[in-house]
Amino acid sequence: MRLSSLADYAVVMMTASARHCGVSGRLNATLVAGETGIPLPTVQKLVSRLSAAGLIESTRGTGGGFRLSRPPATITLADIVEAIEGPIAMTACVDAGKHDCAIEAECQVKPHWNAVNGAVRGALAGVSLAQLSSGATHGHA
Amino acid sequence: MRLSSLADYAVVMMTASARHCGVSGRLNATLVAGETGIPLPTVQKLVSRLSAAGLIESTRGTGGGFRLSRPPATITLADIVEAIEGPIAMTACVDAGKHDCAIEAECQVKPHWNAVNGAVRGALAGVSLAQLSSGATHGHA
DNA sequence: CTCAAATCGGATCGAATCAGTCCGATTGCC
DNA sequence: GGCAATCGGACTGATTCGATCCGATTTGAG
Repeated sequence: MRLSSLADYAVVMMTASARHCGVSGRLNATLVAGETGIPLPTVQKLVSRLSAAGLIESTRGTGGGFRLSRPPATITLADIVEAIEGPIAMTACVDAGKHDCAIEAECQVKPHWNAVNGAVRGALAGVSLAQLSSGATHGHA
Repeated sequence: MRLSSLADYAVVMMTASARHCGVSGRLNATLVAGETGIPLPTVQKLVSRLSAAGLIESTRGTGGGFRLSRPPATITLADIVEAIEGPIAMTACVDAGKHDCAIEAECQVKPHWNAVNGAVRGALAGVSLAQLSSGATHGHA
């Protein structure tokens, strides 16, 4: 019931990127590492995944870097978490193709997990990067 | 962003216990293991933790076993998950006494995580064992 | 056009956590 | 009083995750 450190780092990194979005159109991994305290190689790994997910656009070569591919208001915690950790699923039994549970046919727990998963995803989708940058909490609890 | 297998097992086990609650006042780990397909040693470990958390009351010796210490309607997924995995916290930085983050003072992300944690816990607390036993889904998503 | 510097991308290694198994302590029945 | 059955805690093995290192690619300068 705890997301991975990488996902946590990714949120911090994306928030920092959102802050620099308007200032300098492009920023690099070294700058973010120095600013957030996240190890440089870890930032590079995050850039790879976030770029693959389409949340950021990276440019290589001298003077390269990356930038957000969408406005901060349209990027939510759910997008970042799913980009790093994959689909939001509390249990393994709700994944398609998994049939390890012996009582799957009579399992009454499964539909409830789907409801919980939806609620969790909704909570994450309700927080955007713009809100994270401004620091204003909205009443989602 | 996925709870441990033990927590998942614990939910299944507690649901099975709730079903047998009125039938035979007491049931043992071996019975539950055979019914749910969970390995017997794993069930024993779950019994230990759930008993320590006060969700079930176990009796040792011949003819021993365990039973729910409270009515199924008053036990929620949040109780079970917290008993197995500890406090519900999405990130490590919200734990008390942890100050590994270099930008903790200016971190605007932290209060949002608290809101998300509250939302997740609310989603889990909204599902009781009684609902799990009956199999009726309520509109929580 | 060639060289050099800086960046992203993938692959490898080590560590921490977690699930599973085994043995001991305790209790009730015979 | 002895025996059997059950919970409780401790150890071992495996899997996953995080961090580091090296190579491929691209741009800018000379």
